[in-house]
Amino acid sequence: MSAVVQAIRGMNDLLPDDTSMWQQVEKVLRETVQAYGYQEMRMPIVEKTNLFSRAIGEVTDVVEKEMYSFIDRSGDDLSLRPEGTAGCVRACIEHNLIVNQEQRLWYMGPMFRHERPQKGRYRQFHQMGVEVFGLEGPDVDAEIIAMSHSIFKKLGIADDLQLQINTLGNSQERALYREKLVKYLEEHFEELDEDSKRRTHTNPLRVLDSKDENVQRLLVNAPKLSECLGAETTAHFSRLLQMLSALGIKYVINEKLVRGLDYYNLTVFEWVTTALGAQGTVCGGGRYDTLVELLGGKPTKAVGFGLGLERLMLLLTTLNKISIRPHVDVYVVGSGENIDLKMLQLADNLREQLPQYRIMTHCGGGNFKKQFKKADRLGAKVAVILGENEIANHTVTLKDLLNQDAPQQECPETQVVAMLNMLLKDK
RNA sequence: GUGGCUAUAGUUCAGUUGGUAGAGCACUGGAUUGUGAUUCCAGGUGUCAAGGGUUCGAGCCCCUUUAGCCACCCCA
Repeated sequence: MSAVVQAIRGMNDLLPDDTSMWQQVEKVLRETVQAYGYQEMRMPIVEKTNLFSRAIGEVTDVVEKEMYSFIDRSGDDLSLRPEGTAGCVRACIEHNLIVNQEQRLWYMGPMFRHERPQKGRYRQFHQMGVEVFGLEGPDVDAEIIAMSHSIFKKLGIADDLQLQINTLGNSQERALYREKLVKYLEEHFEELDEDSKRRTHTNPLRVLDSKDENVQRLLVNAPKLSECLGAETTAHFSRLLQMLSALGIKYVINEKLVRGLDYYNLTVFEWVTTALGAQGTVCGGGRYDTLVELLGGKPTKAVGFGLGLERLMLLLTTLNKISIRPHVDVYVVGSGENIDLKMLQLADNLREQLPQYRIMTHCGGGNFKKQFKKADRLGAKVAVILGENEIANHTVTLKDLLNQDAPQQECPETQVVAMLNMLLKDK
């Protein structure tokens, strides 16, 4: 309660109950990306500031006012990464991973944005990201969307998320549309709200997803991006939609989905939920075919997505799809003279021979009632009992804690491992 | 960054025009010195977010700060 030392605003501690659930989710994420043959990348958390301003776009909010930037001791302008794609692309260029070859990569870790914190939006948050380089077809777009879908299926929330999808066309098509849209917006400039007025000249496509009702009414008659798209773009998009249907993935085309980072082109998508208020986007991504070249690499097609782990966790807990798991399988209890030493020895021996189980020794003494209560609270499945009788008989008693009626078994020391293994096998 | 709401025990929350804190759950010990549930008994574990002000007296009123939440903004 003392306010002397507090965590930084918007940066959270994950406590044991939290990490219990995070680890379950991280396991699903790792298993899924590995099932698709993707390889892990680990990039630094700090990069040169200009990497992000070049990659994400000078006039985006992320770069303009949300980065944790500082000058380090040697005078370099550095920033905590606000997202993962820029650093991943930089690393791939720097180590020649994408010259004449394709890469399918993933990463996971903390990102930093100085925004006003809210539920589902934090200053240090975590993303799992996927990036594919050197493949230009809609097949790989479909693959990563299917991968995200697979994650949600495994976590039991696929029905609670809606896939919204759109195509932004290539840069010529977008430039043409931008011109038309700006012209239209300027004709109705006085009807726009303040934010939309500002964006008309900085980032006009963002006016499309404005929440202002008047603006949305006005947009009904505005030029449509789809009217500016050429045959190639249309073919890419319709083929992608076909593939999604074939994979049994439902989608909603959202022509106003534009996304805030400048590097996207062609395919863009978001997985959104209504269960998290204003922070409903759990996963978002798309194609960024020009970014590698923009950052000094050989022109390389690319597509990827970012998945917000806090939002994912929030959704899972809100929908009761995840719970805290016990962190102990076996609890060693004991009573008698010098029993503490024997308990430690026994537990060590068991851990060596049964490394797959989590074995905890009761410390701090107390009567059996107290010790069993503790075992129960911890969710242990089996109690290993060492008492005076057992010491005298060179035995150990095993008790099945999940089945109250099961008789406990006293077995010779030499058979403990085998018996324990049998008891735990099906639990 | 803008506007608004909130902050009392581990937790969810009461707390009367201002009279120095209380309930449920949880937790600890005991009834039961070789055994988990239930029951019963006992225990309040608190700098009332922090700092300042008004007052004889502040959890309550005023100011500042901090943090959380809601919407905007933005995005994961």
